[in-house]
Amino acid sequence: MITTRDIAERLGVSVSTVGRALADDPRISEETKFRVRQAASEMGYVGNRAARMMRGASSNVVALVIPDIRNSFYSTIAHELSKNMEAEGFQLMLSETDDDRTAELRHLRELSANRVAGVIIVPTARPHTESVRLLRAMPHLQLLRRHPSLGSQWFGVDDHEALRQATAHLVAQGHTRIAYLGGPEELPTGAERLRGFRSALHEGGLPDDAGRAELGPPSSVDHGRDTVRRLLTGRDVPTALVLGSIQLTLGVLEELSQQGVKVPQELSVVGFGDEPGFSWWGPGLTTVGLPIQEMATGCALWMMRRLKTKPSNDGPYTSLSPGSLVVRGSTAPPGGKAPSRPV
Amino acid sequence: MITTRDIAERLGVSVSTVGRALADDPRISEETKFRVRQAASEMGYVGNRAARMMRGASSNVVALVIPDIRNSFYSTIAHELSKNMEAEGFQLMLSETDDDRTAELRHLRELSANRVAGVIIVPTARPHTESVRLLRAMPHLQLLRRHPSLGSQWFGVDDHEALRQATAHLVAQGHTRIAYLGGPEELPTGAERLRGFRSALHEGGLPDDAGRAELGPPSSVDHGRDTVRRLLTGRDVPTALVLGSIQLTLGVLEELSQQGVKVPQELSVVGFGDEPGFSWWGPGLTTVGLPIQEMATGCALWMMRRLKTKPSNDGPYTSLSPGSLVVRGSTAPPGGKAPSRPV
DNA sequence: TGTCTTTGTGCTAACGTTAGCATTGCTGAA
DNA sequence: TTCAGCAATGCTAACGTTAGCACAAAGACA
Repeated sequence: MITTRDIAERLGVSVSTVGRALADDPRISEETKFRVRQAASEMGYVGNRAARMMRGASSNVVALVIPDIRNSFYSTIAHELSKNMEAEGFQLMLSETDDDRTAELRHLRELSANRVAGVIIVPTARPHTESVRLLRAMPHLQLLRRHPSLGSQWFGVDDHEALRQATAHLVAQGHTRIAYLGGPEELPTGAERLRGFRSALHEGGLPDDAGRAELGPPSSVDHGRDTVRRLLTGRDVPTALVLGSIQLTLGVLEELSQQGVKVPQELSVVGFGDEPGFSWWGPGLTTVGLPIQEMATGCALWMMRRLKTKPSNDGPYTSLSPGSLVVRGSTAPPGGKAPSRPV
Repeated sequence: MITTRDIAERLGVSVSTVGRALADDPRISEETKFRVRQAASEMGYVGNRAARMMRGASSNVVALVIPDIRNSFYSTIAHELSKNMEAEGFQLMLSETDDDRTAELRHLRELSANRVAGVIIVPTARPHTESVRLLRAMPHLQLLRRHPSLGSQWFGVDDHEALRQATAHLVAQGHTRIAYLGGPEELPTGAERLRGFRSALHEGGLPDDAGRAELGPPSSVDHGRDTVRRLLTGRDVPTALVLGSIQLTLGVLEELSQQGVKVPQELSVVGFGDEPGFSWWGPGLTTVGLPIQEMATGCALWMMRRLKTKPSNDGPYTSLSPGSLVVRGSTAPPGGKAPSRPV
């Protein structure tokens, strides 16, 4: 690997001169600068950031710690972050936890050892104490989920309101046996969405047993498939179903298609997120659209500002993005007809 | 930030002792090792990889350079790579080029400055000369697309065969006006897929003008949408359509759904890739399934071996994964009835 | 002519870690 | 007693870059 020293020796100048020439130091004559740049280019010199970091410069890498990049929710975020950060000269590091706190810890240790400039994390349900300590030691922000013991900036969607809206839509159509399929309560998002579901039932004046909640791993397509199968074959089959995660929605849609369940005649469905395919599924899926891009851009901007300006964060403590209900054909009054829409 | 020196001072030993204790050097007494580890843990010491790299150690970061992580094709690859590499203690860096060679170059410069251990790249159509030079200077492999001037290891799918199969399926059903919608010929994958399309027509004994190729940006959903709209409203409307990229397929499916085109009665469609949603689209999409996981795992393993063992690569120069046609309901003889399958 | 400033460059130390080569104190053999 | 041999640890240099200070040459001014 070519170093400033190699260039210096070739030109018969000192390493300082080379370094300064490359940094465009005004004290160096234009002629020397030109010769240095020329040589650097010819020799294929590429500065060593590790060495620069040793001199106190900070890394230009920001890490994104998420459960699973295959989830299009997260890949959208990754893309948006990457795009915004590249403009500022930052690179993106990707760490997948698979919702496993030990994997999360392993990654945070690595990121810490690599001295990444910042971390954007979707925390697992209950991070290890060491994870919390590591995070506290670096600029970071939480995405979607918020872990209380990290008192840091948080960007999320209004989960409570999203599920309240989704459920209220079904209640308004007269459903009285509504099932909710979502993530576990130990996840902050899971708890909020469940609360939103319950709120809507309550506001609609429905009895407690009108709603039925099935909680489980939120990022498992298979779990969605299995649960909806169980729901439909068991007793007391609901007339409507609200979903509380994208992956669960994907599983449910697949299973319903496969079983040939008539939607919305036999079952009304409200999905979560708005993925490609949701619009062409059956009669079109009514779903809660999420402002993923806006949220990701917000994150990126906040992090960039945080990393550029030394002083403590002056931004708002949290940033809540609202979801919005996209009404398509998968919801109708219980036992109602299919909507007049070509399939 | 805590350094070995801080620990050394606190324990009244030398930095060497601390360093060796942490590296589990057999020359250090068990008691000292214990005290050092204890102190390190208490003080929250995290080794500085930048410093280690200066001493000749290599980075533990492998970069993935792709057009767009939102393309589920690439997010699957990223996931698979990440999973396989984490087991070996490597981290994944993500660089998106958006198929822009200048962005590609910017990223490669950064990766080079960061001294990443290796690069896995889906090259743009015509990388800059400097990009090629930079890549040559680091362990790397090409994914999907192969740029000739990099004589490096390549992992790809058998694009020619994939499109040959897809098209042959339509030819066998008697179609004689088949359109192909794919990426530009300047992309190696684009050229191969187009060649596969033409091969199938030729083998089927069809005249040259039976096939019609519409080439354009392969990762643009919108382009898929627009082109299919144009195809259907123009004169000489084809009876069958073969797609040559996932994103184009997504666009086409959306447009066909929206326009209410009857598939396969009015138009037979063969997609590319097998995304969630393809199975429940209309009558079920006949498509070319790609062995993404296997390919990604192959990449990861090759790269890991390459990075662990110093000597030159002894693996095969290329690794071709076959696609496989998944036949569902979106294809039928021209003017034929819908298949007997519940929608 | 002597001193002061300016311009351009060199020297050196420092960042945190590691590896080679001392150094110390001890045990056991000659 | 003397010294080899060993265990445990210390000292120092080096990795590539940068910043502070020093320094030489040349022009400016009295």
